[in-house]
Amino acid sequence: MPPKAASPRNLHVQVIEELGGLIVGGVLRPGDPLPGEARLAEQLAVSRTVLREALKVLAAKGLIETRQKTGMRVRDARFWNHLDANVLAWRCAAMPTEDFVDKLVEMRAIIEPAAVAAAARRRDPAQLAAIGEALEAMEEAQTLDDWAEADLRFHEAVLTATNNELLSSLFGVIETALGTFFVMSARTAKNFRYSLPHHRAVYEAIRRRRPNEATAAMQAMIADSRANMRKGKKSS
Amino acid sequence: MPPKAASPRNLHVQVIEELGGLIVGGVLRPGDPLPGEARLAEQLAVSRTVLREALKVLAAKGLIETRQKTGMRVRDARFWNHLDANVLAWRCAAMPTEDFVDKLVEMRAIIEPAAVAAAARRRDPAQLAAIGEALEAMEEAQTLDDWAEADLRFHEAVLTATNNELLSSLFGVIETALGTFFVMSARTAKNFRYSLPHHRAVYEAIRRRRPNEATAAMQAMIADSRANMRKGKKSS
DNA sequence: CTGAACATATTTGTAAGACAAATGACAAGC
DNA sequence: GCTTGTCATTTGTCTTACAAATATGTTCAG
Repeated sequence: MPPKAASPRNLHVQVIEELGGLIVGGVLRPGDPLPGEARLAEQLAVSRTVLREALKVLAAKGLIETRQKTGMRVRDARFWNHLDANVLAWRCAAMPTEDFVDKLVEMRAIIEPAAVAAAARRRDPAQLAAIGEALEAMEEAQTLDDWAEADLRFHEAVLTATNNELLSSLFGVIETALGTFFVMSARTAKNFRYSLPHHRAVYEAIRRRRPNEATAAMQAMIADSRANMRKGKKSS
Repeated sequence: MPPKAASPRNLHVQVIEELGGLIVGGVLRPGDPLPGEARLAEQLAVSRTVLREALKVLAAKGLIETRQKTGMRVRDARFWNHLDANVLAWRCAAMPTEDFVDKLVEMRAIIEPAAVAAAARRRDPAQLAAIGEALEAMEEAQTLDDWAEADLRFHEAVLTATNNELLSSLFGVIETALGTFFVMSARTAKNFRYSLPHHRAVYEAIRRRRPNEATAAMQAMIADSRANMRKGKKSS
């Protein structure tokens, strides 16, 4: 029987999503021995080749560990690459626990004020202009979608202006993860422009190259955001 | 001809190191088209199977992008997972530029003071004890190796005590990267205990649950470390 | 009965060959 | 010049085959 070949749909990515979700989601617990490659491949209806490509990626993310004869085992959570975008996304998908959101918010509260200070110090004219354009778009936004798009652009422009790709990378990951929780409650949606003054203040501070003022403005914005989140939670 | 099988040495990891190093090191520049899988496999003296396992991992790190017919291309640096431990290590290996070290130091200066504050707030008795033990080992250290080992343990204990795996993960990555630059110049080695008072101050603040004091102590420690680094550089 | 050396079976690591589908490039026709 | 269709190249997938490692069980000596 000649080997049949399936249509190329990047199957290994699907396998990564499937297994990664199960592991980070807690269905497959640390220490659990996974079935052998042969069985697992059959179970997932893919070839061993594809499965192994996925396993290597999961191993690179620190989720699994493999030895000959023993097979694969889920690694302890302290070995996971928690800052990996996928790992974070899987946690967001599976863990709406308040605890995890708190950790994300804590990270944001540490990073963002420092990031705007860095931007205020090192931004160049073009980067400032990009931030300004995003701010204008926010001011003119009528619909919620317009505003969300402009807000995202604002933050992206700011993090680019830090000229520190480590900082902006971290920032982006955290921001993306937090974004998945913005189900945008009806209450928040109603007065979605509440943070506009804060954004303006941040922009002004960056324009005038005042790191301390930028930090203060961002901290105020986070405090407000927290207050709003609390109100939203209480109302739900 | 029956297919021969080579000895299992996790070849794909070597391929990852090889190619990853070339890309992050700048030998293979963004936009460069890589040779096809067949040619590349031959070039590296591995099978296409192994090469593909490596390529999937590199793609997961954002270093390359592959499409049918076009082949693989090195992605622009802004898509890289800069916080990935390997990516960071490759950069450290290839880029002793002052610029990059500055970025790492900036990250550290942002994260560490915040981390010790979190530890002061949330550490439990066992975690405090772990920090204390590491501190004692530092005080009693006679050789440079002993001290380095205890110092590492101290920082690890502190980051564990934050009870925020995102924070500790980031902290660990940055710390590891910076560690590769500690060639430990003769000057630094001579009086390697200079930071002991700062460590003690951090420990005390965490013990007494004083976040602000912990932050201040850590900032002082970083300032001192910076001053020492500058002196070391000037002398070299 | 205990323990150590040995044999065996299972599992991952590697290689190689074949086919499917996508797609850039080129040629033909309008 | 522009569109359309063919073709060749490249990645995606599956299968088979073997090598090496190693957990497990077995056998034999004491």
